[in-house]
Amino acid sequence: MADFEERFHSIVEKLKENNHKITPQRLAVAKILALSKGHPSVEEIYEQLQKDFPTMSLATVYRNVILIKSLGEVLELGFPDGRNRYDGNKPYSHPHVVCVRCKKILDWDFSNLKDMAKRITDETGFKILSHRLDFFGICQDCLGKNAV
Amino acid sequence: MADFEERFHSIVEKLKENNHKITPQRLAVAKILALSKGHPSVEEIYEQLQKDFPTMSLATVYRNVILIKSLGEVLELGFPDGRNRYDGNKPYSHPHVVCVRCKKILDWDFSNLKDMAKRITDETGFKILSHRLDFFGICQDCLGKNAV
DNA sequence: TTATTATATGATAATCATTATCATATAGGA
DNA sequence: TCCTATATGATAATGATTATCATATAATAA
Repeated sequence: MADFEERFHSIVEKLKENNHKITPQRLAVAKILALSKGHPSVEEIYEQLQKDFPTMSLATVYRNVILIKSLGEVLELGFPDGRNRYDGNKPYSHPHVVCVRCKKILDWDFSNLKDMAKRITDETGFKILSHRLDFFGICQDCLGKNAV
Repeated sequence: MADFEERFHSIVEKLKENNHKITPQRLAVAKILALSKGHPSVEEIYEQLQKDFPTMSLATVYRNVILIKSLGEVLELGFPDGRNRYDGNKPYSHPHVVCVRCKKILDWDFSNLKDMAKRITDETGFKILSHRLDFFGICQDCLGKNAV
């Protein structure tokens, strides 16, 4: 099973397990989240759905993204300015590299953060649930367009 | 010079260097940011100022926090839900440990992130400007109050 | 297959942090 | 002390997100 199919299947299973109804709109949002490589915002998901679901409400997209997030099947990335971004492809905590100019977000695999979490628990008593590691910078595309 | 005095001095110097007027309100905001250990929100700064500056506008607090941030003298921490939090005591990128229940934020010193930034530049071409590493969990106080 | 009912949707209003506006006040130099 | 650019206070506007509510529909049972 391809990666995105596995993710899609996993999201749908979670929805069923928790007795949420399977609607076309819900499936459509789940599919986009499962496919998401570019870390879309709710607005972007909404726009992508306009073609197939021209009557879908923005509120429905919000509701379903939040629902799927509550099931642990999508990772939410918030920023001080602008919109939240979502990763349904890798719903667990992981590092990112963010272009502050074009808002591109790349995944950046890297481990040994678990060791750090353990150290924190030992030293502060915090029960660590998740983490977030983001590097902010300017991507190669943007550097090319406009010298810094 | 005590740590907070040094920070306060540094902020005021930056303001002067950039030809910003030194007003009592501005100094008061700078002072709170320089002293900040608890990572206050704008609202919290505003409340702290009510005693000494009962007529100060919330907008003035926002304006000055943003101004000081634009001078690189305060670190802004955004979260998907709720308010931005500010660190004027350590205005550079550094890890945090965040309690998702009471919103307490602790600093967590840790280095070797620079090596990681260099690796990212080598492999993706990003020019890294800053980073953010946050661990989210439940603090000891909150764990005590209410078993998890 | 149809009826039933809890839940989902669409449309839109409300919320909340943040930002913009604008008349008035004031810091800092002349 | 005067002058002027900038800062402040009060408040409206914005933009993302959340809540509301009437209507529609998925899922279950008859």
